[in-house]
Amino acid sequence: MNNFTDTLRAHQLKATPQRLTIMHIINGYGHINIDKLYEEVKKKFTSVSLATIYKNINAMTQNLLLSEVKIPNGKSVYEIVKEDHSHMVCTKCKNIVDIKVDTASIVDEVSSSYNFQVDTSELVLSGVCEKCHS
Amino acid sequence: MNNFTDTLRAHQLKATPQRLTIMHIINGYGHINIDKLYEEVKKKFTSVSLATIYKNINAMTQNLLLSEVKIPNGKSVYEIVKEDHSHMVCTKCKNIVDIKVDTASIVDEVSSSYNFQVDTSELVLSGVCEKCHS
DNA sequence: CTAAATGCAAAGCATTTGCAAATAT
DNA sequence: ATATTTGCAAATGCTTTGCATTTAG
Repeated sequence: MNNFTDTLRAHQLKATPQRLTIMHIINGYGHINIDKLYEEVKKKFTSVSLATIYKNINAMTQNLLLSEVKIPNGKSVYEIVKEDHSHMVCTKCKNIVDIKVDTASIVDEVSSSYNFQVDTSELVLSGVCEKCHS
Repeated sequence: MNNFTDTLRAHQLKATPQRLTIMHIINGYGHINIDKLYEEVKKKFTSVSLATIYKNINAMTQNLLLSEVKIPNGKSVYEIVKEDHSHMVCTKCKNIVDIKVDTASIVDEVSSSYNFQVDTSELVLSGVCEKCHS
């Protein structure tokens, strides 16, 4: 499954070369911010406009193909929507890693204790990754 | 303990009337975004500048008196630094509530499974609060 | 063929900066 | 008395918009 053309169409978006490139880049990086994405897309489409990047990121996010992750003390990054997961940010190398955490128990606990119907949960851990650990 | 003058000084910040007002307002709201804060401070200091709000929020955040909470699909809010806690955002009334959640177990789990030294964790739950639940 | 997407330039917000005057300590 | 803070205006930066042209389906 690496057919971004179909993925885009399944989300009511035309599969333009710019969009396919965006998908390919995000898929490769896992997570990427707007500036870096623009820089990378330009390598392939010298004349791509930053406005096109924004328009596409917005359209793809609204159509639930991408999701935004807000990073503490950092710029937002975008990723391809996939099964629920959390994030870990290394404060030294700034790398972001997906992690699988059981948030279900927490969500249950909160739902009952606070009488709050939880729909989504965002968990971001910050610290130092193995590589950067001195 | 509601002596904001001392609190400010303890954080190497002069206790100006504008800052005392900011502290008072944030303390009252619990969480507030820049625009709303500006609006509220203006009620007391008609001529306060938005630049002053930004400068102070930045200084107070850097000096660990305030902390920023990034809200999914919303503007950042600021709160007075206190013991570790998480947040719950109602997608209907946009209200934000502090919640006490045991994230320690999760942090431990992740620290060992991923060999990652976790320093801080940010958890934001979104859903519908009791009042807004139809 | 038609609706949607692109690229450009301009517009619109958000945030920061520089500086003279005012203020906290 | 001095270093910091304030308020203003200008500058910078980020994101969106309008529109003519191009392109996907």
